[in-house]
Amino acid sequence: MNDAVRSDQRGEIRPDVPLGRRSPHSKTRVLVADRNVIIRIGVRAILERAPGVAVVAEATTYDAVIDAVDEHGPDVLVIDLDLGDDTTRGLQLCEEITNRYPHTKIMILASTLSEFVVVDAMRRGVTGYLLKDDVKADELGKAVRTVQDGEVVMGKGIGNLVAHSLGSHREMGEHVTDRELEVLKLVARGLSNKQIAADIYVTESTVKFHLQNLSRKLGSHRRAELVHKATAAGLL
Amino acid sequence: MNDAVRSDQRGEIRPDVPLGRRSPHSKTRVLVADRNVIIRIGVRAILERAPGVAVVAEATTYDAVIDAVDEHGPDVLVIDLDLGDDTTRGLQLCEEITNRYPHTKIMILASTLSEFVVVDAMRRGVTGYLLKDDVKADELGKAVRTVQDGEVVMGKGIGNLVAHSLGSHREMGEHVTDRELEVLKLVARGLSNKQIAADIYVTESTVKFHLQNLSRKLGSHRRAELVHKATAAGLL
DNA sequence: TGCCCACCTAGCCATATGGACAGGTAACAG
DNA sequence: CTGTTACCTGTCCATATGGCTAGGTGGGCA
Repeated sequence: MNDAVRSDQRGEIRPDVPLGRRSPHSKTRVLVADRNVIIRIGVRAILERAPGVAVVAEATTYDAVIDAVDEHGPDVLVIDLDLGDDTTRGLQLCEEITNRYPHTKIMILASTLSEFVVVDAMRRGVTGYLLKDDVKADELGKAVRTVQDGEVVMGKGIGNLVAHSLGSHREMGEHVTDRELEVLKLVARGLSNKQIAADIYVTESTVKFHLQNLSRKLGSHRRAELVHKATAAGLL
Repeated sequence: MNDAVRSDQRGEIRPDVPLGRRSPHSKTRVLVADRNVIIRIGVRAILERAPGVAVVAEATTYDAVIDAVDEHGPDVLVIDLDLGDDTTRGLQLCEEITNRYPHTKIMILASTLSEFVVVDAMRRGVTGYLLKDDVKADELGKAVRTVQDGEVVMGKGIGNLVAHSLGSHREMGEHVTDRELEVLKLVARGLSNKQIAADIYVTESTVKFHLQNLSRKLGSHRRAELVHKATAAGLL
């Protein structure tokens, strides 16, 4: 599927590329998106030290990312999925960008590791996934050039995680729905099923139904653990 | 790697300067401690841009911080409390440093905000507390010089939090004990009271007792919320 | 010595929760 | 039209949980 396009881009350079605007000798143009200044400056400093890479813009919100991609048409987008209070939004953003700008490769630079999010991201066209806490300084530049070449980059442990996820029991399609997430957030705030029911205008039965589904999807059977896993997964 | 060495050479090293002492015109010597490279490089880049500030060393573990303070005797330590898997350890470190090196001011650069941790840190001699996600680039340099002058620096919202904590119902001494933390972690893993009891060799009654105390101390009454708050407080 | 504190235990009771059953609806895609 | 998906509802039952009162222990400290 996409692989054709990717190797295509690397293989022969097309001088007439409409949005590409990059010659064989120009640098990899990077857009850095993170809500945290320190991270932005850090990533910028690291990448500017790497050969063949140039940071062309920064963004701090989902909308700003779209605008910046529109304006700069970067080769690689280095982004933290969590740019607002909603990781799901970040996933949607990735999908939108891979659809509208197939040339722009996306590399996630995440704070937390979650099987759930990683697999979802991959399905939406993300080609790199690194953990802020794990990356070494020199890895980052290399990783950016690698994803630009259309190859997939995974931080240590992440690859195994995905493989495990794909090959294991849950056939991985277990998407947490909006409603379930809504319930989950209320659970984390300590509301009882009855209170949650009143809060979202459904019966207690329905709340329990959603919780059962969440239990299955997140592999838990206790709401305390549910909150813990969901937090680790960046859902809360 | 090379980065540290290089800027050590570039930043003026003066072995002749006695620990913690400095002439009126020399720069504020800073030690940056964070497990994350990106953060370290980012903070370094920001601080080196600020006038009158020089980063003299970096550290990534609790032990390395001690060593680096021993060796460099920095004026200010910019540190994330969470350098291992245990925030408590970071708090102890702060106390140790304020005792052994009273000249060295400590500024926390935290990932998460927790009334609990902030107040504890203050009691252990920390004079600054900023949130990574909140700081603006220019604030950081200013903050470092401010704490060096012995003034207290609090990120927006943190000051209010402390004031609220001190002036409110709980007369602030509500320390979470080791045993309680132990129980809390098991709760987060989804164990029932009975299982926890078996796990730590006490009766179910005792587990419930600890949970009641946790409920009071963290201001919660549902274990799901307990896990949520504890996570936000960096206890898990 | 007496006090405080972390820790441990017991019993009681109302309510919450988890798990299983067995359904119904609307929206949407092939 | 048919299948799928998210969503919703109900009933039943065993067990877990939260909240309370009322104790006992050992160690550290004034």
